[in-house]
Amino acid sequence: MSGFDPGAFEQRAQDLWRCAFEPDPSEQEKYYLTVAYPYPSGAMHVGHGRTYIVPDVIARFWRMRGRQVLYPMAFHVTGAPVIGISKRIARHDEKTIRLYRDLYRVPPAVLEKFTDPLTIVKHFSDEYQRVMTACGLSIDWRRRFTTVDPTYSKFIEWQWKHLYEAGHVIKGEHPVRYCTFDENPVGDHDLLEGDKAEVIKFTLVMFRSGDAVIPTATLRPETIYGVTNLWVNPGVTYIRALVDGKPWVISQEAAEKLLLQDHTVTIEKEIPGTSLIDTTATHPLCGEIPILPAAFVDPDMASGIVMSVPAHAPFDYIALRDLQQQGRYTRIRPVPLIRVEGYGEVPAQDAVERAGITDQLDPRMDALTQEMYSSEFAKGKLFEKYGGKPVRIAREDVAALMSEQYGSTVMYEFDTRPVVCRCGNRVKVKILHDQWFLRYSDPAWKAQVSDQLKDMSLVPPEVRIEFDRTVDWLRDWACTRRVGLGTRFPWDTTQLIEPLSDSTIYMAYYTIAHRIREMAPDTLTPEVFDYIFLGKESDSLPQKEKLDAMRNEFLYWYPYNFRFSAKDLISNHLTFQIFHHVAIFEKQHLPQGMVVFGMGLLNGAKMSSSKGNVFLLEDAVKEFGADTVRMFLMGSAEPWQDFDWRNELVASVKKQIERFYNAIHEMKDAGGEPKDIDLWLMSRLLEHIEKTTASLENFQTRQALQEAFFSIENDLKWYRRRLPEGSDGSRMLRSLCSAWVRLLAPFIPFTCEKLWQDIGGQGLVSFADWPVVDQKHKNRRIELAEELLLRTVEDLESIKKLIQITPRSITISLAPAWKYEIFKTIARAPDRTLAIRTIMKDDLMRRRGKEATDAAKQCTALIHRLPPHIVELIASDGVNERAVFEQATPFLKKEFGVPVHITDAESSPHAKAATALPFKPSIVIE
RNA sequence: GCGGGGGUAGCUAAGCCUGGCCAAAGGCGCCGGACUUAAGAUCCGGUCUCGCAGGAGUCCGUGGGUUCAAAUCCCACCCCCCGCACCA
Repeated sequence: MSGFDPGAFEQRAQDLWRCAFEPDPSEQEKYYLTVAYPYPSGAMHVGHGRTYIVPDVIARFWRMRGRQVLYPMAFHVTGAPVIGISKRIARHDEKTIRLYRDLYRVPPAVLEKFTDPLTIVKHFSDEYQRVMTACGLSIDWRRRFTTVDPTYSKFIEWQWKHLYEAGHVIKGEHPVRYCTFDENPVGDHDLLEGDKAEVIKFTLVMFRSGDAVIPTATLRPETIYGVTNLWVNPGVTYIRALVDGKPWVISQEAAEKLLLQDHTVTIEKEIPGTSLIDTTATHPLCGEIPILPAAFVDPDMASGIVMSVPAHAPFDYIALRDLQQQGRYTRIRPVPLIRVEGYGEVPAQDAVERAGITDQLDPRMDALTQEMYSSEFAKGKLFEKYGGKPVRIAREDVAALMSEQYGSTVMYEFDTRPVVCRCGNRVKVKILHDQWFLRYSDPAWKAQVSDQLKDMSLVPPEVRIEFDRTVDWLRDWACTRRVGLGTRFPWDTTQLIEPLSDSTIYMAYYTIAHRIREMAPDTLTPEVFDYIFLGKESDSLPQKEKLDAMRNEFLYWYPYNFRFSAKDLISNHLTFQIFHHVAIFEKQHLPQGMVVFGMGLLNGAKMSSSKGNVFLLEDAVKEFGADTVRMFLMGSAEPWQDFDWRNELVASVKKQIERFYNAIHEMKDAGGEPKDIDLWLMSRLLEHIEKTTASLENFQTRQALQEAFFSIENDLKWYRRRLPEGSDGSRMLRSLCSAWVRLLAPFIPFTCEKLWQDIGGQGLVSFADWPVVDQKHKNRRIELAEELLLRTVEDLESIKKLIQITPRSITISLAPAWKYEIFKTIARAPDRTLAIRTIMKDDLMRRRGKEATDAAKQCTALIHRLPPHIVELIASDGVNERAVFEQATPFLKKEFGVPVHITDAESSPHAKAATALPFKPSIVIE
């Protein structure tokens, strides 16, 4: 009888929905939501699924609430990753080929063409649209675009003109990770190794040796006062080179690095490390010192020569001690200069000896060094003779002094090495010039953003702190790139606008995307966009009618109501877009709200394409059906929580939908006369509608689903149990069916579209009215009565289970009126702990003595166990217990299969009857 | 390191702001029963421990505290996850 065929439902609904979700400005109130558009460089997995299904559920909900809803989609193809991918495919990189051929299942003929980056994004954009459609996303595809469309570029140019004129764009220089083989800066995912490496700014301390300079890099220039020697690796061949015209002695590697960091370098000759050893060098702040041999000196670290501060650097201390144990350089003594709590006179010696380290290669050395450096920085003070300042201040002062008076410059180097590019080449630090920045550091701009944030609604509210912090912490952002796809930077057309900077106000572009396509890109002057988005009139605007239509769209839809995105974008995109909006748009068009998503896990592990730990969305839809995928993703966690995809859980969701489908079919033709239990069911339904509605208004898809699906299902279970034998329910079930199908329509639209037809609904359920709460169906009296019965049945069952005799009859004895009086007095008492005294002041009660005090105690306990709203109802309206149980006698008899007697506790011969309390009758099973 | 989030029964996950409804919802899993030739599906019941009367005991990362009353409030500690920029 089932007829449950999700595949068929999907096909049918897809036909009905074609072009159904293409809203135009109208008289209706609008609801505009947008999600971060995808970067289509690979196939969609179930994690992406949730990102786009959550907004769809919200869109469908508001559509049914009578709003004109816009849910648009486009594709972000700007940037460098696909360039890398196409290159790797071109050179037949095995790993990449495997990913695209096997995991993403790109047909061989298509894969061949992936040597062109645009082909990749085109292919996956189409795939995205196909899979999104298969998932039932109610997207207005007329507005689809990509970020390299010429019209979009015109839009971006307009945006940047405004940013530039407002002084938000400046030019500067910037150190970056750079591959000399690719001749390009490299990002995290271009790296084979060292993706955690940070660029650190070192001070080069210039020692003089003959006519040449020996630079040594340090993060602790203040320790110059404690330098006792330099270290040179005797196994390394150094060079003498003219750096900016002056002779320096450095390692070969250092020469290459300096070349990338704004220095001219001309190599003069090689110098074996050994020939430097035992010569001397001088620095005005430490005098003349010897150069000693040390194998730990890495020529690939900064200048390749190291200054030695044995009193404060464990490595230096040990290296010196080793030499001295061989009887060499025994006259050199560590020169301490910093006093720090927790360490002795010579901190490095102290630390090394305390840890019992005998060997430079001891693995604890790094941790020991780190700990000492931190303590010195945090708590250390220089000796009085060196100025007596705290280390953190002295460090800056000495660095400044050195660069002003002693020829020090800056050298950039990574904090961890090696850093290796995907091409196999070692990555170095390069200083980029002509680098353009967005001045996010500008306090005035920040203030505007903070103000706007205050007016925005953020979901969940906890993320507000993170936004505030991001605004506070944001520095200037390098906004141009040399490689990739994108819009040319107007003030230097050799560069491109960087991807996170060309995707900040495109939500406005959606409003006109389908109309602007009709215009020739070269007619799209800044004045055109000024008119559309800012309402600025100007002479000679082309095709004014079209522009008016676009202006109209923009005014209707903007600002957007909510923007959705994953939480990892808080620290960039989501915050950037506020910056750009406040810089360009008028106050009434600024963003209204944001919803931040959690991440997706697959079987408990983080989803990651590169590790192969993904489940493709299309496969999931094929295997389980779109509604199942949707319902699982919406029901397993709230949007902002992380969710975990597990196939076995998903499979059970499918059964749940089938159960729902069957239940509707069983109920839709019921025609019996309504009874009290029907009134109960309808009264409860109201509450579920209310809660589902409130949950969806708050984006709580999980909560909404619990209410709309499981709560109603559980009510129906009880309802069916309460029906007289042979009855399959009353005609009221039909309105329950109608409401239920509509409540679930945002979640499982395919199945609901089919059911809507089956139950004779008008039009599409996607556009049906959301169920409304009609308070006249609220029936507290019946709900309370049913609650009493339900609780009593539970008691009966637990007793029955416990006593393990075959019952022959059941007697239910009802509490006497005076116990009700006690109950009410306590329930209404402002302080329930004191209520007993009030009760015992009453003569009648006092005459009952212990019986009354016991009852009072039991009532107090009971009141604390009952839900407050029930207590309130009992105390105010009360409930006619006798009527409830007499009416339910046939039901109880059917349930337990024995005669059921209802008596008053006071007239019952059973001792147990005395335990009867209000809302908790005594029970005797014999 | 800095910043944010979180630790609840076999798993998952509500509850915490606004203390008593909490032995703690829902879902999954598992166990028992009904149906079936059987399996599956479906339906019913159970699922911390003890108890032949609806109860009692222990429990919500750990240890303290406040309160008539704490998963919930306060303090300290332990552990896990995420973000930190030239990258979409």
